[in-house]
Amino acid sequence: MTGRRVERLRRRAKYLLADLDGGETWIAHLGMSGRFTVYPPGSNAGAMLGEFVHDAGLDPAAAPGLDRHDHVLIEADDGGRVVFNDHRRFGYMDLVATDALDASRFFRDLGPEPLAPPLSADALIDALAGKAAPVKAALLDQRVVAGLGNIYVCEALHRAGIHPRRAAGSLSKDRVARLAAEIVATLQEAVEAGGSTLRDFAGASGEFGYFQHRFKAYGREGEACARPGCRGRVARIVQSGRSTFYCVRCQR
DNA sequence: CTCAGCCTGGAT
DNA sequence: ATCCAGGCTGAG
Repeated sequence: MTGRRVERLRRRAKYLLADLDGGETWIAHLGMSGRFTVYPPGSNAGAMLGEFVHDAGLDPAAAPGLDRHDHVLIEADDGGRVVFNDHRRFGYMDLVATDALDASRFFRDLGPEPLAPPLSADALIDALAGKAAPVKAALLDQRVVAGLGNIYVCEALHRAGIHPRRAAGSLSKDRVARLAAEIVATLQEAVEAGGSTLRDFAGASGEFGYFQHRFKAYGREGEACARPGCRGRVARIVQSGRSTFYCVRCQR
């Protein structure tokens, strides 16, 4: 990528994209714990990282300003730096011809974006029709809707009053329409709150998200349901190997 | 479709 | 020591 110019930054599903001159796109996925941090030109941290960049023989653990899980450093010609840190190393990157992105293994099978434009009732009805899988598993499937993760699926199902084990194709159109609306509302509110910081999420300037304080179901095992008037409790079950949190009373 | 596995670290 | 974690993929 040396010498290339970033012409545009964008996102598709959970992938971050940087279109470069020369017709290629740098694609990055944060996995579970990946994190980009931007150090503006002249910041001290950036200067220390620069010493490391120019002295590749250093032991990373001994490099000043470098964390042991910093894996990728990008230096811009204005002195700004971007660091990719990922302690679990589930994140990954690739360089793909921009006009081949849609056909790439990353994008090929992705479903519609949930926010741009807002997921419609009809689109979700179509996507879930005939599916025997639990609705929780269906929503985590990126082929159905692109970009939903475990937290936001739990939250959207709670808000829609839908039991996570319900077969996706067995829900009435009205209930799926409600679900589509709650998915959109949940994501919009989460974005507005800067995302959810559980342990290591942070924005590119190091800022935390605050949506975790508004979780109604996720991580609330044993607590009283947050829905006004509901006397149920939040239970935790495992579906597709992942934790699901739901209210045993108001989610049906 | 479900699940183990990919990694490391934090909480219990 | 054991379980858990925001995701994805290949294998069964």
